[in-house]
Amino acid sequence: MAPQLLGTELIVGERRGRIVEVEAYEGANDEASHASGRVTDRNRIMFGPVGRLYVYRSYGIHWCANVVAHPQGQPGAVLIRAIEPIAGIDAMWGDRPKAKKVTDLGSGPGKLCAALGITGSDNGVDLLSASATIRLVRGVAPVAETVVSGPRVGITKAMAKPWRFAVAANANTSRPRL
DNA sequence: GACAAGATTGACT
DNA sequence: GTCAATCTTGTCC
Repeated sequence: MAPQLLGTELIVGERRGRIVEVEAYEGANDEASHASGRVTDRNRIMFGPVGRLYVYRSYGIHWCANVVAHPQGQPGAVLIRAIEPIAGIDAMWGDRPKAKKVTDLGSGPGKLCAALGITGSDNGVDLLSASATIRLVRGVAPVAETVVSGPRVGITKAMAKPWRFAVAANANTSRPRL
């Protein structure tokens, strides 16, 4: 499901971005996942229905967004690591004045949340509902582009799983490049 | 109730 | 390349 998410678009009000990099996180057999243990206050969204937004605070500073990918009761989510800005770019600059280039606006999990205006208060939103403030819609699938996979970033457990997927040669992906 | 660690980023050398 | 900022969560006493 993670690689299939590449190319889909995330829409928040006027802002729109194309997902170009993701990472998959599973449940009990994935030590690096927030849902590797039992249900807690934080990870309960990961155990819920597919298509919900799971937002968590990273390093006490940033927000990171995930899309729940497994049926209710089976934890699993896909972390959105990078987006390619498509619309509402002026608004994104407003929330990320430090970005030097357009490709810096969403080239990282914490960055894209800031650029799109996603915060902890959006945790649990149904991304597939037409009336939701944050939506996920079908976009341009990376057919002609190469999808590459590799080890996930920033984790200290389960390093062997090559569950990071990105659109190769896309300038908006995060570092280190695959 | 206390404490260690973290799915990161940006500034500085 | 190195390093600090910053605070929530989960685990242990």
